[in-house]
Amino acid sequence: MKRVTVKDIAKAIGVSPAVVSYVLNGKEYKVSQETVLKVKAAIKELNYIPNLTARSLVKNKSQLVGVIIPQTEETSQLLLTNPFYSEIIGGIESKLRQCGYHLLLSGVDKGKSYLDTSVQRNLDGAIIMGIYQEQFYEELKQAQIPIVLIDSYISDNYFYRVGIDDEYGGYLATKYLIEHGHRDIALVTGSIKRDGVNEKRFLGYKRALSEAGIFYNPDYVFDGLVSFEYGYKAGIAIAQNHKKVTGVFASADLMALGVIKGLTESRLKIPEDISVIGFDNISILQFTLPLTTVDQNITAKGIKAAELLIDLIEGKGDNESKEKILPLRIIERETVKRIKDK
Amino acid sequence: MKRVTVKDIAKAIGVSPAVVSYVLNGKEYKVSQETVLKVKAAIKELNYIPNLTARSLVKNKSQLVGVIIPQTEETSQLLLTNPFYSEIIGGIESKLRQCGYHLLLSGVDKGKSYLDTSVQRNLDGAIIMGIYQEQFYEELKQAQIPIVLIDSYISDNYFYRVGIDDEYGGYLATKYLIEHGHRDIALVTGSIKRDGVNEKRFLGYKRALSEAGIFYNPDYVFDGLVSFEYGYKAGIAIAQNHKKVTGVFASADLMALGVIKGLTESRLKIPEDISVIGFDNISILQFTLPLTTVDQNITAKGIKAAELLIDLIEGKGDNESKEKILPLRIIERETVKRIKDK
DNA sequence: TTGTAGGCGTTATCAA
DNA sequence: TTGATAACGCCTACAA
Repeated sequence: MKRVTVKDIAKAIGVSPAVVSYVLNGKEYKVSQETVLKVKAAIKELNYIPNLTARSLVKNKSQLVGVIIPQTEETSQLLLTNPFYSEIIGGIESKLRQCGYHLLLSGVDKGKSYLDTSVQRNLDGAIIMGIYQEQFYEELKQAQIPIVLIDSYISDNYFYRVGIDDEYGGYLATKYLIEHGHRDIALVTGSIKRDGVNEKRFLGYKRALSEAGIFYNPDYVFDGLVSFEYGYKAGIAIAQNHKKVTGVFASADLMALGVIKGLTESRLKIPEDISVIGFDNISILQFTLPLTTVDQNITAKGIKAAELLIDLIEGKGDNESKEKILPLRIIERETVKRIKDK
Repeated sequence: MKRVTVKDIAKAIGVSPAVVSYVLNGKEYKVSQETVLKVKAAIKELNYIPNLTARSLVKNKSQLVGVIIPQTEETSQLLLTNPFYSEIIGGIESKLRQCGYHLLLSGVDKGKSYLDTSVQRNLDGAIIMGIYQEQFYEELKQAQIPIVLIDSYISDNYFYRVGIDDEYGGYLATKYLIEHGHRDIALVTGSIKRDGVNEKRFLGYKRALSEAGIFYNPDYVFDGLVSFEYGYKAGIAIAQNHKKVTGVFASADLMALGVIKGLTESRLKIPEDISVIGFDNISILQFTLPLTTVDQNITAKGIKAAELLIDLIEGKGDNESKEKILPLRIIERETVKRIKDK
């Protein structure tokens, strides 16, 4: 079955391709009422489907948005098994589709550029998650398309950002523990240097401590990979070497789950013996245990990022601020216990 | 910064665009060694990036593969929160990228067609997950591109399929319980009518029972949504109304986790009081509890589907069978207990 | 070995 | 109100 083109439908009703194009592009005021109807009928009749590839070529607009998420270093597989990313993609995709854009999903190999993909495909914009080397961002700017960074502290003014106030989040979680009577509070977090997000949460942790007049103890800080496994190790270490700790702030739910496993295996009960608060409120918590955590509405974040990007693409983004900060709140569940304030 | 085109680089070294195109497309035998070098140098120098949109138009090949996953009916969000889908996408994407294809991810609204997207974007092929109405498949065939269905029992010979032997999987899980001394075995499953996969697993369940001379009791079958919540309800129902049941086969890990929660809340201990086996071996099990389950290597499934599709696209798929069945095996963990065989 | 020219499907410009 | 025609960037006969 051969493809039906503008020419075909023009020929079918004896007009020029231009006329067809007019009604296709909502410039019906240029065409007589009568022919508009004829064209529309023919489009239906012949089952015409526009070729976006050709359109993209001439309009220099692809209706295509690139979305990047981090991947494992070994197998180059997307980190979709991290529920945070799969959830946020869901938000992004729904918004994009609703607005007539398609989503090109990919990871990017270490040291590789995304400029190629961006230019090859004539992307209208991109949404980027994860942390990359500075050069990555520099190159990307050459693509000359609007770009939204999620959870990034890249300060370059070229990029738009969607995120949360991580410092405040760290503060909130720690303060919550303090308000429940805890004073020896461990922090389990992703690597503090590598990643702005973790550093901010760490700073929030320290601020809450100092505000309450609690001495900051570096021994209580465990930083490593943002993973269940590292949380698990930290949990065991806390149970073994830091018996005074009564509360743990894990800066990602995934880590919190690991911490709890480590603690539980060390015969500590949650929250009777030790309290744990997480961060993110990932959706799989409903399948696991009632973790008290700092909620960031992940899906909403994806939607917001997509909205912002579309506004920028369509030129409605002039009055947009470069940065969108989404709200946070504590979700009280069952892993934090109020203890006697000595 | 204006786009660098073939013309630009041709002009730069004083040759015709055709020559540049030759070396770009690996037809260097048509060009003198000397000019090949010059062209390549200029490509580097000017930082030329080919426009796949234009190439797609003339070659009628987009290097683009569509991937569809199911979505929630209410919010039209992708079911990526179901870890099964996010995991399989990871496998698909890594293979596609490695082979020079890009991945267009989307859901498809109820009653809508995917033919449009397919034709609009000139997709080279598609991978489809989920169950749709018959008309959906009929329309899709018109796209005239190779299509791989994952976990589908659509019998139409047009489509290629990647899946597992679900009947055997159901048999395997049930037999495992029987071998551990269980005779009153409940089945918690997705709706049996709607979805071929669940029906097959159900048939396997029945076969294992009958093979062991156990009477099939319809009261022991709970079918509903493939979700944590439904599993939870089923777990509670089993604890309350079916005290004789000693083993539960849940035909998805997500449901198994729900079942376990329902059971546990009803003061039953797993596996001391009642055993549970799941299906899928989703990766988040590492974050939850040591569920005994039927493993299907989900990532491998994604990779396999992508491989098959690429072979078909590139014409190497002539000797491919229409159907690829991947292996299954039991993963023994800690939710099934051997009980006295009466 | 290289260059010319036509065409992929669409939109946009300019005449008619 | 409509119709030729050029252009988007690329590839590929075919001719030179």
